[in-house]
Amino acid sequence: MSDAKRPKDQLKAHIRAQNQTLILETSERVFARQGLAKTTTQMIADEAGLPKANVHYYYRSKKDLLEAVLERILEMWLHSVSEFNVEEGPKRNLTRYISEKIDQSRDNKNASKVFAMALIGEEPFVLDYLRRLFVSELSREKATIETWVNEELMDPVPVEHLFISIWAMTQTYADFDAQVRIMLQKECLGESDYDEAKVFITRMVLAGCGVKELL
Amino acid sequence: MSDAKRPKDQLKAHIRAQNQTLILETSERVFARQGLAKTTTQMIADEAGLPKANVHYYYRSKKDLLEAVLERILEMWLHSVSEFNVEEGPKRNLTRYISEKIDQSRDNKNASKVFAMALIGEEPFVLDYLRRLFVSELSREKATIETWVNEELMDPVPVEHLFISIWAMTQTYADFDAQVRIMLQKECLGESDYDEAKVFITRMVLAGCGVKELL
DNA sequence: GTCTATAGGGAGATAGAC
DNA sequence: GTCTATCTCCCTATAGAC
Repeated sequence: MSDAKRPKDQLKAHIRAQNQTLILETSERVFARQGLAKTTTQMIADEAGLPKANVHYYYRSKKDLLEAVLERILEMWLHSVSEFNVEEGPKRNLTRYISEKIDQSRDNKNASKVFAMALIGEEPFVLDYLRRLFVSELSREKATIETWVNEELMDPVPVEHLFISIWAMTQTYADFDAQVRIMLQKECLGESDYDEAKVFITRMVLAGCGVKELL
Repeated sequence: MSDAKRPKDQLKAHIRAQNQTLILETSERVFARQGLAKTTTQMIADEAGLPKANVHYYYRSKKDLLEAVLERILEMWLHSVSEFNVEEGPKRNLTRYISEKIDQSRDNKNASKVFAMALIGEEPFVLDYLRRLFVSELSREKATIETWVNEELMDPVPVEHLFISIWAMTQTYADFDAQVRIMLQKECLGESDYDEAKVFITRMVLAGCGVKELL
């Protein structure tokens, strides 16, 4: 085994990475549109412009493929939402958090739907992931909020329920967008709809938490 | 054709009604547990203690069966949540509405999950139903809220977004209960968890809507 | 790495005896 | 109305030539 890769190997690795990305991006779209169980590897192959056997070459089974898609989504999420910054206080942090979550609903609707489908179906892969990462994530945010409560910048709140509510309110614009479109009587949502959602959700959360700070 | 039914017909009608109810109740449970596409008519038949052919005798196709299940869920929902009563004012009405929605999440978890699965999968049957009934329902509630706003019992609110948020927050305890259980670190939710949810959601909604009234 | 052809396994649905 | 046996179709996954 030599440390320096030969050009041939580099080319192969490049092709591999390119095809895997193509397959994962296509899968996310098809899974979101068709549902996890209804999606066939043939549909994914067709939409990616590949023969079905190639999809199975890169991902041995449909289950492996779904898990790769979910892992990609969960990684992306962890890195796309800012963590709380205790010095900035609750108002700025909660406002930014809600805004970023709504942006996610708008910009990564397919990823959000696939995640929701996997969660509602209680896919073990997703539950394990949440158990490993979400709980520790939440305990950090809980500590930050308790600091703010002690500084009397906001009222005491049930932190778990607060996050459950924020996630529910923001994700619903992606996961159940069909229902949202019917209620707003629009063919598809515009920038102003997402802005109104941000403003109203922020208003409820800040008022409900009794955020005192003016700025 | 005689107007008076013969005993034989009554018996047949009774057997029919009984079997249909058994099949629908079983289906709701299995659909919720397995997902709509993964559920097989064989699973439903086994769990109902019937041969598969009997399921197909009462519901020609799996699609017909799912639609019958969904219709039953939607009918139940329409009759289980109180309408707004304008004289009672926003505080009592919103508090009761949220409480009833959380009770639904707790008591009809399977129904809620099946509905969520159908909605996220954009089943045409569900979308049509929502288009026909939800929009008119919402416009009545919108009028009531505008009355309260004019009487200065609460601040002006974007009514559509308010209902989207309330539904999202309350339904999430049924639809994504796996996530909720992980966050609360409990094997299953107890009465106190649902009560805390009710109190906190109500607090956010009343504060966010600037409900003035004290009682 | 790519692709055709096919094995192997179920699922939905129904025929037809009881 | 009930139930067994079966038809038909299509999906996942792989073998094997290129």
